[in-house]
Amino acid sequence: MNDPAVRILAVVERIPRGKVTTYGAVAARAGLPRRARLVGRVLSDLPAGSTVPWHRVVAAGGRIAFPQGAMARQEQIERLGREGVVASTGRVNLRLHGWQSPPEDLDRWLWEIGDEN
DNA sequence: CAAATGACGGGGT
DNA sequence: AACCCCGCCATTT
Repeated sequence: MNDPAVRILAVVERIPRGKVTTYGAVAARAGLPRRARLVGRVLSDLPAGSTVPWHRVVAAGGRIAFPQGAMARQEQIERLGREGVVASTGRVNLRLHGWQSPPEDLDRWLWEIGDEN
């Protein structure tokens, strides 16, 4: 599907439990560089019962995007804590939980590496 | 059409 | 850490 929203959600759904990534990274991974804000907008439109792991997406540097006092902020911190990701300080350690998305096409990836050697 | 508004990003103070 | 500013982009005023 060429729909940007669909591609964005496809990326978010692949973030494994206990891992997190940033809005900008999701956008880039979805083939939409410089569209971090679009990622936020798409996630904000998720229906109530959605199973999409939106809580695994944080702002640059591991910051929780929601402001102090926002219900969603506590919700996100709670969900992350439930999967072993400490976010109680309003920020997660990307060095520990940052998700390194694997190349979508492993064969082509291997080819490119081989091309450099 | 100009200005304001965001689940953003990066830099500077 | 807490702000402020500006760049960026899609939507809404």
